[in-house]
Amino acid sequence: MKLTTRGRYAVTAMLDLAINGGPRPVSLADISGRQEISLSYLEQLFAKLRRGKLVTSARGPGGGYRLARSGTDIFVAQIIDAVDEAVDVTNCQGKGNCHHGETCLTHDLWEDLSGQIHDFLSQISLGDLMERRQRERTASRPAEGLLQTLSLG
Amino acid sequence: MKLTTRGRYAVTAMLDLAINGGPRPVSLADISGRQEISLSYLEQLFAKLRRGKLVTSARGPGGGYRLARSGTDIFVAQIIDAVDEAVDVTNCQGKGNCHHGETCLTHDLWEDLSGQIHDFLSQISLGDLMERRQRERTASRPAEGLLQTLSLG
DNA sequence: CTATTCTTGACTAAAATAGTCGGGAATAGG
DNA sequence: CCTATTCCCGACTATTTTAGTCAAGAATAG
Repeated sequence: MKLTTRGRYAVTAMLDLAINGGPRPVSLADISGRQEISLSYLEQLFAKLRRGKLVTSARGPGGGYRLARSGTDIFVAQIIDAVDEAVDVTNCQGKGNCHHGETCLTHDLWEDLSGQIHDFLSQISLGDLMERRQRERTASRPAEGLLQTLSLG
Repeated sequence: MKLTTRGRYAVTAMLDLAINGGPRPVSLADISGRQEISLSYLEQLFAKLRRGKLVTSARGPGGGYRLARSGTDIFVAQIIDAVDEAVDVTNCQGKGNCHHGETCLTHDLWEDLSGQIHDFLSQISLGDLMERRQRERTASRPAEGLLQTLSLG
């Protein structure tokens, strides 16, 4: 598990799709405009998201992308996995040919650690993110918006 | 919060220090040999770890680095923070000058998400990692090592 | 005094990331 | 059929980050 800006882009784009897309597909040009991500870069990301079966596509005018299933059934970890193809964290490829034994152990530990992060992100769905967004929106409506903004950075 | 190989190196090196260092300091040359990380690269990492007050140094023969405090009191998140200086995930720097409002919300969401990962890693100490390592070691001692290896990848 | 070790800064090489470009193929709507 | 829209794909480029190198210097144990 890696955590990079590419993953963030992908999650952002998918969330945009979840929010702005209903039955009708959303074009990448729209997402590009709203989220200020380069169109061509989005194309690359969505090619991977499609291969990962997270979205479906429709060509032609009025076409675009749709979530392949409900947002409550698409998890952050799946999105990141789709665009950030896995790296092998061990440099001995699990062959155990490390020189001193220690090496492999620490690698296992890291693998384990990133596994735990993966599990964690596997529990957060797009639906959860939308819900949270909704909560924050309504909460900040009664003019307490400034405080909210400050506390959120 | 970012999760890169640099952070892994740092955690590995710190764990090596926790395991192999008692009252006497451990030289970077030793860690370099055991963990197969370039010495000069370790120097860069430990400069940051020292600035982050996670290790103390001693020059001269027999010198090296020591944990600044007990391994049970040094957490993975601190190590990663020390070497992977924070990126600003918002591209509007919290000024709220995004074009459509949506943008800032998704950024907040991501910030929140990485905050949760940060919290998670703040709960795992070097002591925990050593303990786990110990468990795995003793468990694999009675010749079941092969199975262990297979299941761990 | 000397070998060891940290300390620092500048530099380089390699890899990953982000973005560009140009040409396609499918298709909705006229 | 024609055309604009949109996905699709591969190659290419630029930028940034990561990893590693090099060289000089300061502290210190013995």
